[in-house]
Formats: sequence, C-alpha cells, structure tokens
Amino acid sequence: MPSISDMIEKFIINIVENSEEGIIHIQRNDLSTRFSCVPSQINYVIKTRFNIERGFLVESKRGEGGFLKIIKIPVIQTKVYLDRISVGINNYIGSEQAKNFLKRLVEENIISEREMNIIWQLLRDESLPCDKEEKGYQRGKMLKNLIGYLAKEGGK
Amino acid sequence: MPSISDMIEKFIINIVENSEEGIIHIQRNDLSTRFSCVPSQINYVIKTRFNIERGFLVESKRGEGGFLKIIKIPVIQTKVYLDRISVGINNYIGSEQAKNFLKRLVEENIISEREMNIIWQLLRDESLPCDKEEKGYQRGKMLKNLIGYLAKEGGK
DNA sequence: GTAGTTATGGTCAAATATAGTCAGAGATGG
DNA sequence: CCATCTCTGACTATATTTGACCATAACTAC
Repeated sequence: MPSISDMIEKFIINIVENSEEGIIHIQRNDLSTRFSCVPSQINYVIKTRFNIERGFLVESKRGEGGFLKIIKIPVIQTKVYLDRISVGINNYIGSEQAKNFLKRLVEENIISEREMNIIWQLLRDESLPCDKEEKGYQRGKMLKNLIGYLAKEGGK
Repeated sequence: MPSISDMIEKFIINIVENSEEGIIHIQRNDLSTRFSCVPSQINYVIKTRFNIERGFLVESKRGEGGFLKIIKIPVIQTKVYLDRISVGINNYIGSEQAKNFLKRLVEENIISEREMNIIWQLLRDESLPCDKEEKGYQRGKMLKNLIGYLAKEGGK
C-alpha cells in the first residue's frame, strides 16, 4: 500500500529516467493537482526523496513561469564523497575538516588547485559571518551541493 | 513554459549578439506590441536582465523618435572589472544579483563556466540555511573574498 | 519662439502566479 | 504505546504582469 508520497516519487523518477540529460523541469502545482494533494506535500517528497544522499540536486524558481528543476546525479560516486567527509552522518563541518576534504579532492584530481582556492574563499570562517555552530552547518549544506555538482560533472 | 519576460530577454539578447558593436536601438512600444504585453513590462525586463551585473548599460530617449539603447559592455581588463564590481557589492546581495555577477565574470573570462557552477552551488539559497537578510549579507562577504582572491591571481 | 499636441519612455504599487517553511494532526508499523 | 512517516493548511517569499499616472522630446500652429 504505497503512500501518495511514494507514488509521487515514482512518478518523478520515471520522468527523470526517461529524460535525455537526467534533468527535468516540473511544476509544483501540476503535481499537487495530479495527485490531489496540497502543494506542500510536493516539498515533502522533494525533501525526503530527492536529496543529495539519494543522488539528486533540486533547484527552483517562483512566480510566473516557476518550476522545480530536478537533476539526477550518479549516486555511487556521490555516496563515496559524502561518506568521506561524513556529511551523511554529521551535518557539522569545521573549517579544517573542509580544507582537508578539498585538499583530497585536489590530490584525486577531482578539482583543480585554483578551484580549491575559490571554494575555500567561499566557506572559510571569514566568509560566514555567523556563530561557529551555524558556520559548520552551512558548510555542510554548501559542500553537499558542491558534491552533487561534482558527482554530476566529474573531475576537472 | 518560460515567462514572457524570459522570451523578451532572449529576443533582445539575440539582437545584441548579432549586432556589430554590441549596441542596439529598439523601441519600447514595438517590443510590447510584438509580445502583446504592457509597455512597462519592457522596463521590468530591462531592469531585471539588462543591468550592470550582467554587463549591460541601457540609455533611452523619450518623445518622438524615442528609443532604448542597449549596450553590451565590452570586456575590459580583469583588474579594472574586479575593482568596479567590488564597489558594487554592498552588504546585501540577492541570489539573482550574485548569479548575474558570476555570469559576467565568465563573460569577462575571469572564471570558467565550471568555476561559475561550483561557486553557484556554494552561494545559492539552498546552501545558506538562514533567513533572507543573513543570506544576502553572507553572499556579500563571500563574493568580496572571492574577488580579492581573483584580483590577486588574475583570470583563469 | 511659445503653447499646445502628440509620441515616446519611466515609475510604482497592486494583482497574480508560483514555490517554501513549519508546526501540528493523522496514520502506520513494531 | 511509541516512534516515525505522512499529510495538511496557514503563513511566508519571490517573480511576473498590469495599469494608472508621470516625464520628456519633437512637431505644429500661431
């Protein structure tokens, strides 16, 4: 007895699987109408099923012409990265931990030295004007999205 | 399913790209007639898409023989551009504004497309789990640090 | 050359169209 | 019975579209 959320998940996955690039644009209201549920249930499905751990990136736009953009990424590779930085377990990433992670990405030829430097500029302590706990949490989010992109695009 | 504004944007960009000098003259009423929208929607498109972050200047003239003059700012020296946008980065940077800056950096050949995507993953709304005000403030800091680095290192 | 008329473009706030968040209610399985 | 998952709706955030009113330049009649 699959839940509505399960059906919505299957529906979306089916579209993604049949797309050329593994990238699709859908509308939240379309989906909620199709499945006779409230729009926010779509957000629930996105959050629980189409997250980075499961191999998806999601971007969106509001207003007229708005959409949900769902991007499928190779999940195996993503898992490897995620396990390595232990983002999957603990959302807090300290600045040293982040730096070490980036260095390893360089060593493994996944990003260039310059890309490492650029990324570092964006997530070092001085770029995140908030308290320590918050910094760590944000780095977690930032790196998760970065990993998603890298998993999709491959090495440098 | 793109919005009318998106189509108008594409239309204008196409004309600019196909022009000799990157400078075109168009009429607001022509456009609004062509796209069956109110004239002020053209102003909206100009304001949101043909701004300085994306590397455009717009001048206009009213009255008989009036026009919109859209100028694509030519690529200039990296250092000069970085200095210029550094000034433009105030405390609050919205996600669209940030995206515009990044697009321009790519056009200026200061960063690669891939670097733009990497940076985007780090500063888009979904990577900054805090309130709107805070997001904007952080993007400002992040971009300032990024620009500082790029100014030192030079283009890609 | 001044005043009035016409032809442009500009501004701004309200209306409309999407999407996001969050807390609590409801359902389900051990 | 408790934990977890799912569903709902009120409230929020953002992008676009529209229209009423404003500003400026050129032309025309005198």
